[in-house]
Amino acid sequence: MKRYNPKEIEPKWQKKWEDDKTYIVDFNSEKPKYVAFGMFNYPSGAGIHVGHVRNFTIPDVITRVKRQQGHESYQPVGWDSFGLPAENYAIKTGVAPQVSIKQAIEKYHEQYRAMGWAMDWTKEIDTTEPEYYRWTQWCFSKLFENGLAYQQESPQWWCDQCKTVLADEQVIAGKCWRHDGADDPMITKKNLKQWFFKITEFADEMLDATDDLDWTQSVKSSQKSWIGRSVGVEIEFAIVNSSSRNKSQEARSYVMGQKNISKEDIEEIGGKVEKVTETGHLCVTFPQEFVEKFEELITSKIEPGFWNEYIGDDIVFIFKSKEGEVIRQVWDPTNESELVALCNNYADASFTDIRSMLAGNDWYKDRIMNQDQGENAFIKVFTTRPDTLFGATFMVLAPEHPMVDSLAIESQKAEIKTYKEATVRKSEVQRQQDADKEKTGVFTGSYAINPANNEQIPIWIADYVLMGYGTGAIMAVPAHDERDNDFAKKFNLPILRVVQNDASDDECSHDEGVMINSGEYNSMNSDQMREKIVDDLAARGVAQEKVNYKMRDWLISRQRYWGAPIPIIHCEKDGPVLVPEVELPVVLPEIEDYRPTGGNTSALAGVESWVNTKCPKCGGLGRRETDTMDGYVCSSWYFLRYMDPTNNQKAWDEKQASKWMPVDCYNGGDHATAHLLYARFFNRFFHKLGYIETKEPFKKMIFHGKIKAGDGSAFSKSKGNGVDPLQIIEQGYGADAIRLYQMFSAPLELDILWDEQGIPGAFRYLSRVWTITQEYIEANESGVDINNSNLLKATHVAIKKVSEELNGDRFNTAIAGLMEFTNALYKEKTANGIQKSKDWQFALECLVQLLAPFAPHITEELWQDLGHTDTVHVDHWPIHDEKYLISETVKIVVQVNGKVRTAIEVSAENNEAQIIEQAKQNTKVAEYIADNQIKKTIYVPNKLVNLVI
RNA sequence: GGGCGAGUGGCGGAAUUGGUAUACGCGUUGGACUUAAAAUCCAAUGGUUGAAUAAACCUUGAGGGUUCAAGUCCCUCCUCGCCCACCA
Repeated sequence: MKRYNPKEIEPKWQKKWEDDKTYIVDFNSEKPKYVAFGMFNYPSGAGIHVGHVRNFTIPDVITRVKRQQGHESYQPVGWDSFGLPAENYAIKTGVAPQVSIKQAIEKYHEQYRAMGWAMDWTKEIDTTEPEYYRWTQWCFSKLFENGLAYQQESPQWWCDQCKTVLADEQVIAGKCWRHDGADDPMITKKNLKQWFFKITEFADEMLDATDDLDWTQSVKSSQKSWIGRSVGVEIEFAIVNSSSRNKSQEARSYVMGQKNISKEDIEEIGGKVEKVTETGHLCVTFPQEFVEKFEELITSKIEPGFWNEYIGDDIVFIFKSKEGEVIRQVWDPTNESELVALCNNYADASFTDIRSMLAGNDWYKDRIMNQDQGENAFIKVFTTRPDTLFGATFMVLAPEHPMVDSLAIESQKAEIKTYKEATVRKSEVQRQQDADKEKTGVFTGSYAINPANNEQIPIWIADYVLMGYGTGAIMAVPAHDERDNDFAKKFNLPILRVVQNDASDDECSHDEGVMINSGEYNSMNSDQMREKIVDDLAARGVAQEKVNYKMRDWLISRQRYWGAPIPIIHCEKDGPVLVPEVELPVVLPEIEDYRPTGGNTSALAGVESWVNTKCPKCGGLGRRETDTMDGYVCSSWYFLRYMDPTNNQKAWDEKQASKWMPVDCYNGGDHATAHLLYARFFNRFFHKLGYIETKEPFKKMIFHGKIKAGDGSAFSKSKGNGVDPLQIIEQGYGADAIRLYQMFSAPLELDILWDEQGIPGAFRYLSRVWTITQEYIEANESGVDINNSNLLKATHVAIKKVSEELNGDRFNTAIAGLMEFTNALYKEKTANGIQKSKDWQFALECLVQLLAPFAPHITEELWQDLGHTDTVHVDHWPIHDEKYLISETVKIVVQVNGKVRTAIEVSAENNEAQIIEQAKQNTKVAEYIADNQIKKTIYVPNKLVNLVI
């Protein structure tokens, strides 16, 4: 008999499939499409270990089932190959990442093929190929053109080991995502000008859409908590006793963004130049009556550029388009995107440049930014609990809050200054880790008025209030918020209870209840009051509903060489200018020394010949942006490229991609927040622009558990404890056994602890399938071909069971069903022997077809042995027939008083009364009933009878 | 601290959503085959009492409840995992 030898048959079939193009997808196929794949890999020098195998076997099984069921199944493959390991390797050895990555990919090719994964290798992509990152740069351009890519100087997370900044999503418990071990240091903050993508623009719609996704629940809740929406109110608290400043309502103040208006021009029409800034901009005031003249002057002299002017509470920017149209735009600090887009199109500097220039201008700050310091000065707070407003007995501002200095009265100034400095020195991470420590803070000396009861309440500063969330100021309700409670106790501030509930009087409780100490609102329920008081405050103009998000914009610039260059040229005159699409890609220059330049820039900054170029707008001197893009940018759209991977005219064709999107099933075991949020953001952005029909990229998402070493520790490249699948194949167990073991040992979402016995166990099962099939092939003709009802029933039960379990992605129970089926075949063999017959042939063919997605090689061999010349992997899936599942008898469990006493075999034709009668007649049951009266009888059809005595 | 999820044999894990708890596999034990071993095949395998393939009782983290009937539903508590975390 032919022996089962995976070492022989696996390479044979891999070659055959490749020659026959079995898994090559026809994008124009008439068949229904099905796309599934696991998150693509970073190709490191170490290759994959068994932990990675699960990630690609899952979609392999899913696409194989669909292919067998008549779909055009597509399992694409690619490489996420930008990133630090290749660059660090280059720094160490001098080998260019362009070269080392290609070498690493070679090894991966060998491993992937050996696993029998049905990937379409003709559509392979690599994010570091200029033909790929050309389109990554195009994505950047689209975001930039739409005001969703912008530069801003602000304190950013900085990893000293990576020598680059990090996005919020890449910070894990205060450490870098690549360096989060116990020995690794905490990351710090550096003040840098960086590129951001405005992902917050999509926060709301992504959050709303999350619930409807067919994704692993834990990932959905991670996404939701990361976006972190809280719906609340902004309330204004008036400041008492603040020195009122001279804010001339009659005059207007301007900062001139344009330099072609002279001092004389201004004075001629009655204005006064108050100051010339360091950057050469004029600061001007005008009496109200000359404003019209001034506007005329602006309109006549304006070139593409900008002004800003101050009128009442608004700051208005004025632009002129190339066509000569004058555009006025009021600055709304909560929605800057329109202004950003206008700046990008018309202004001689980006919006962030303008903002930072203005922020550094004392005259402007005094006139405009501190406008709130007048008689009507107020502090805005954000709260989700306006119902507790009467209990707000003090206010707390973040130490960085812009109003702190002006609120500090003379006697408190020194202490405030010391505290502010101490806060700055502490990184935000430290501040968060101090959470359980004692609260600290300083009184400003000023008071605000609680708009609910007109009480004067003290204004403090404390580092437990964060400038980055809400308004950077809170109303403190010590009776109902634990943090405020701690603070009040520490500094002896009053605690006023306003919600009565089960909590005791000195307890801090945030539960709902009945209002007390709340004036006209007393005896209302807190949730009722919440709505009422917001309406009342809004009517007085001191409150407005507001939604806040924890998620911040995505910081994408990296000070490293090995990434996609940001397609921007900085020009002194035109500011940051996009590299025109026809000039993409901006190719990474080949260099000798990969070390970051030591400042806050990448090695690219040292390549003068590359950096110095022409400004695409004015033709003058320009310098290329030397930051590269976060690797996550490349992976935010690769699924779209998969749908049209060889297009050299576009990133993807809208029609073709829309036909193949969304990804029917995506899976991975990592990146539950960052990558998936970014990918959703990109997809939604391109949907909005009309480049893709679907809003969401991934219809279904399976977040599978990890495969860990037997002691529960993680397999890792650095520890070198991961087993190379090639090694197991070399031992003779074969890829099929590895695949089967991993799919069988636990449900997909659960972690698997690597069990040495698992592979031999799976191999044993495959051998059983092999053996019984070979025995059948060598069996004698029976001569008679009568129906074997045992075989037929077992076969149809198996088809039904395995199909159902696969449909629900319950691979472990699907395989259990296959094993039961196989055991039934052995039982039949032991009982009646094995002969050539159509029922045996059918049973074995079904077994092979149902097992094929898990073990593609052995099944292909057996399929051939059973007499077929085509492949089992395309269009071969059995369908069960209910008529074979019907039994003549039914097993009924008989309970007495709810306890199982026996089971009886009854005819399926019997009705309820007959079955109950048979149950009572049963000798064993009769013994239990004895002389007792039966009080109640429960009958569950086809299942059980329960006699209650 | 908050949110979500989970606790079932020696182990990984099943259980049609309230109806025979422990499917399937690993491990272990016995038998067949073999000079012997491996491999393979057959069988047994939750616990306690018991000579027993008799019988009974107990058993799904702990305790209580609903129900004819609870691993499954409700309440209280314990433990573990993941995510978020001074986010107002």
